[in-house]
Amino acid sequence: MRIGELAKLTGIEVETLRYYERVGLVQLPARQTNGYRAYGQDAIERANFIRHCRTLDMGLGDIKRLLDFTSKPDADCFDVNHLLDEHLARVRAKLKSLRTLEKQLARLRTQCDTGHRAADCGILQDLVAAAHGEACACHPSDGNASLSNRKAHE
Amino acid sequence: MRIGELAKLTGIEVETLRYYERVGLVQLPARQTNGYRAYGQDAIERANFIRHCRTLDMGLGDIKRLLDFTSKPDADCFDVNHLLDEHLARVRAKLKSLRTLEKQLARLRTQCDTGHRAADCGILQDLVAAAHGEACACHPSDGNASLSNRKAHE
DNA sequence: TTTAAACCCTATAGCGACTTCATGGTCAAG
DNA sequence: CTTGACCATGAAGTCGCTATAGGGTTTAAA
Repeated sequence: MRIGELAKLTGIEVETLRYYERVGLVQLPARQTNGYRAYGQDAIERANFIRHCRTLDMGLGDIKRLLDFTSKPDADCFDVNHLLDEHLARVRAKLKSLRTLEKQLARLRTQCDTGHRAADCGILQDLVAAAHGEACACHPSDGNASLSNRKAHE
Repeated sequence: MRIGELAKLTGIEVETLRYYERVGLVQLPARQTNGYRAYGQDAIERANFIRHCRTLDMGLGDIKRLLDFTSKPDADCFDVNHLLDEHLARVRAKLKSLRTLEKQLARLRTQCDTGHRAADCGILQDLVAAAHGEACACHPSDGNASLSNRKAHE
């Protein structure tokens, strides 16, 4: 099987498959005489495993660790639980901050329904007011809120 | 005012301010004879505007567009609404997929409570089963679900 | 007065997970 | 025999920073 077919079967793009190979997620496949990559059936399974974990938004490092586990049946799977717990915690934190954000944006959005000139735009006024430290529709009383949840994986 | 003071006043790190300058979000400040950046009061306001928009998770491109609006009082602010609507839509889409994800992960997490050997780990079994296309705890009946909500600005 | 800490500068590389680009080789159909 | 689909490599671009290297300047204490 060549790389295009594997891509079609798994829904992972060709360039992404090559990228996964480069970073060591996918083992080096055999090569045909012309240099084309030649995959076996096992590559489909491994690629699907990766894809499924990616739909669960796991990082490539985590996926690599899980793949290692699948080939070591006698290892202690405590780390699998732990990895999943951490991931779940990250997802929940992100979810929380996103819910707050949604409320803020929705409230901000209600500020401009009348004027059409930028000078009269309630949204812009609100954002400028925020720059002055005044209360605004999106951060009413406030103090702080989120920010800083940017580097947390993703 | 030097860059360090501006950083302290706005809560934006020095390196980040220089980065904003490099990408054109902050205008080039005057320079002292020793080459140090010299900011005026207006820089504080502009920087706070940026910071506030960033807490709302807006992209730098969007913020740039908003900043342009604040200096063009006669422009039609339709685009401001539009920009905010799009951003809100992105946030809501992300929120939706994250909620689904949370459920999937939580369910998956229940799969491993008994065994300690990787070979017996319900989580790994589940993930491998998914690679085979079978139903799994995280994607019960399935068909597909999300994926592809990765590039949407964040 | 010396010296050390704290500040400032530029340029460059790194992160994660890709995507895109440039450039060229291989192969099957018409 | 050429067109177009496929394959290859390597390098650069994306986003929003963050960090590092390797310097110069200012300030305050010893």
